[in-house]
Amino acid sequence: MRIGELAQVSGTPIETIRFYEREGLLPAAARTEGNYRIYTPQHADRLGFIRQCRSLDMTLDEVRVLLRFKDQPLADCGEVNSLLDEHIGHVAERIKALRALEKELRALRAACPVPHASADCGILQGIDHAGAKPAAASKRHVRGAH
Amino acid sequence: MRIGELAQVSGTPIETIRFYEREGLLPAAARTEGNYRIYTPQHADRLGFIRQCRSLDMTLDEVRVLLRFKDQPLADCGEVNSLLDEHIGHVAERIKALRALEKELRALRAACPVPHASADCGILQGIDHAGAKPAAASKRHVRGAH
DNA sequence: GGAAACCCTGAAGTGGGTATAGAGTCAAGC
DNA sequence: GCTTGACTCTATACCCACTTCAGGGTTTCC
Repeated sequence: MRIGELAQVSGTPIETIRFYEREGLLPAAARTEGNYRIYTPQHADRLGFIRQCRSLDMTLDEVRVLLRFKDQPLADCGEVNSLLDEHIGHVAERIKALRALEKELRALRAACPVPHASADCGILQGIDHAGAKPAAASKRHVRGAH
Repeated sequence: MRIGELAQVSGTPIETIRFYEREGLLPAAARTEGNYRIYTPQHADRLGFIRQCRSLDMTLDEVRVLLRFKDQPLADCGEVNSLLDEHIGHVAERIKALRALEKELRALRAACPVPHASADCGILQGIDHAGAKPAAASKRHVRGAH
């Protein structure tokens, strides 16, 4: 199948498919005489795997690791397990940080129940006088969990 | 004060301060004969406000809006309130999405309690056969909440 | 045979910085 | 006066995972 069809069946933008090829996540497809890429069902499977990983918010580097294990069926999958454990840890951490953030934001919001002149706005004043700087939530992994 | 001192008192990297100036968040500082930036306490206040907003995971565009209100003390702050409400909404949404993700990841992890050969790894198989594509959690605002 | 739909490459842009290279400035010590 | 080192300057490239764009070529349908 050509790239447009693969894009449709996989729900992936065409540019993203080409991007994955450039990044070495998808093997280069064969070409027609007119230089169009031709994909096999194996390509579709692999793309599905990649997209599933991305929907689980893994980085492309993590996906690369998982693909390596899929390509070596005899290797021990212990590293897969620990990769997932770490990933879960990142997500859990991010949830915790965001919950703290939400609490802080709600407290700030409560400082200005009804609109005033900006000069008297409890929110603007609250931001000004919050001396504490826990420094923006640590961003590691999972765009937002990362 | 010079940029190094401002960096220290504000806990902001020097490059970030220059970046904020380029982005128009901080007004350009006066210069010495040797072309060094000289900052006033007003600059420090404004930088503190910006950093506080960033620690609340607001985008620079949101910070720009808030600064505009700080600069117009007579304007009605209703827009500030709704900006914050929206931001809280984004954060809450992202928390929800991450919780669902965590659940999914933990279920996947449970599929491979002890290491096997990759070919039999319940995790790799689980990713393969998960047909559902809810499409990566919607990313809007709050690098991860956004 | 001509228009529309599809496909190609390569480069640049996104956000919010961070990191580098290569140069200039300034105060203190000898 | 001269060197050392700390500080600062500009300009540019890099990070991630794409997305968008410019400027073409190919295929298909009527």
